[in-house]
Amino acid sequence: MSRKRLSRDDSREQTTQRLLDAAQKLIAKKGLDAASVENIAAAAGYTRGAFYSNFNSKDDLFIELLRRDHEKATAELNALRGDPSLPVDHVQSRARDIYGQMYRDNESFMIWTEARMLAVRDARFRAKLNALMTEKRAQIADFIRYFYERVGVAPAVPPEQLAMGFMSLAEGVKLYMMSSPAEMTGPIAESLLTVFVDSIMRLARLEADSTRRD
Amino acid sequence: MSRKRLSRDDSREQTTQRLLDAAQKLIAKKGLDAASVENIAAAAGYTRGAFYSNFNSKDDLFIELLRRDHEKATAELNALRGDPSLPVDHVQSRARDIYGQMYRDNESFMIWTEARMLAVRDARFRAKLNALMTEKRAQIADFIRYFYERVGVAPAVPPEQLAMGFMSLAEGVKLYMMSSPAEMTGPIAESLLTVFVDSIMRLARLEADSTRRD
DNA sequence: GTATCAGGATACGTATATGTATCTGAATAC
DNA sequence: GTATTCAGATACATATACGTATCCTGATAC
Repeated sequence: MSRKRLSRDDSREQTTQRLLDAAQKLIAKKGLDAASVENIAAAAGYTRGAFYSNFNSKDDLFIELLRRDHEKATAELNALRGDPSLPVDHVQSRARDIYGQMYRDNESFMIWTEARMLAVRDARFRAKLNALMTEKRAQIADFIRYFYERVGVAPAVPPEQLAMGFMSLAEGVKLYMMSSPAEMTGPIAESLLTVFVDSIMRLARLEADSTRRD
Repeated sequence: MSRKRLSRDDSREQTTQRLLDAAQKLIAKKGLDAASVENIAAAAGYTRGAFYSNFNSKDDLFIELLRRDHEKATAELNALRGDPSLPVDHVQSRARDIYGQMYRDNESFMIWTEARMLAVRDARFRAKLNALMTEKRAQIADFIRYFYERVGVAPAVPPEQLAMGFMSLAEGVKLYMMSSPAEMTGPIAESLLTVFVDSIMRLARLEADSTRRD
């Protein structure tokens, strides 16, 4: 193994990322409270000194972690959107895509749920988190608007609200799945998501038809 | 304030309940990890000695707390069910009832969400929690079955699964509401719940009609 | 009324947390 | 090559956690 020579900046950036990686794993695994600064630093191969040299506090690292994850997710969502080969009108499969992408892995999901819990309790943190959440919601709402246009129906419920509903269901289902995996299996989870989306879309279509007929 | 004379058993029972009350408040407010045994005992007006005299550990108290809350909820749900004056076929209002009852207050909701998070991480605890969750789900499923019967439609999705969907949505919405109260307002939350329930029921009805026509 | 018993307080031992202050060695500047 | 600077290690000062072992005091038994 060849020891690379790194510039100061590169080295610093590397430790920052390693600390974030370690934090993601540990916070997902043990929870935000239980994951100590010491644990995180050690898991990344450093000491607390390195931690405090790169972050002001655990909260500081945490919000940074969420930001990083959010940016990753945004990039993936945009990629999904940009892909013109997918049949846009297959609403269910698209819903599955977004759902699958929303919490790409369990770690990602867990840190966001931890974040929500913290936000409930800490007003300062809540403000920071909500800035990210609002972006997320806007992205999903855009997708929904797009669907409606494609299907040619006016949404009965504002897309922003439907986005919140979709996100809520997705999060609820995912948490159910992780805490009761025996009951909320993968297929059931997907089925519930699609039933939700499908029902609303088909109902909208049916009503549009009947209105047209009047 | 007259100092009551209590028997040993009554006194013990009283401290147990006071400890549980204090724990509920504190765990909801600060989280399971942050709520220390010391804090809980002190808030209840006791010391750690009393705590360990009544519970084996924090986990032990926590599961007891959940059990107590679950029993309270069950009683209320049964009361709701037993009331024959309510128009059963108003599905939305019934859904609202159940939703409102599911997490009667924020404290109750928070401890259950804490429980889910712990269950994800601790297999032993998960087993205990799931025993309670299964009961909860069965109760909701019964309600759903009842609705379907009343409406006279065969459920396209098994009631057990719909129950899970309903619970997931309710929990997701509630968590959204508590972490982003500015966006997920009360009315929007209720609207989302009813849209979900309503869409599925109406769709089922519409399809039953069209099938009948074939 | 005296002996017993146990609920709950106090004390103890140990582990681990956060954050700051100081030190050190390797990367930069000149 | 020497001086400087700063990323990260070490040391320090506090605080707080859990759980057990012991003690005290008021309720029970007789």
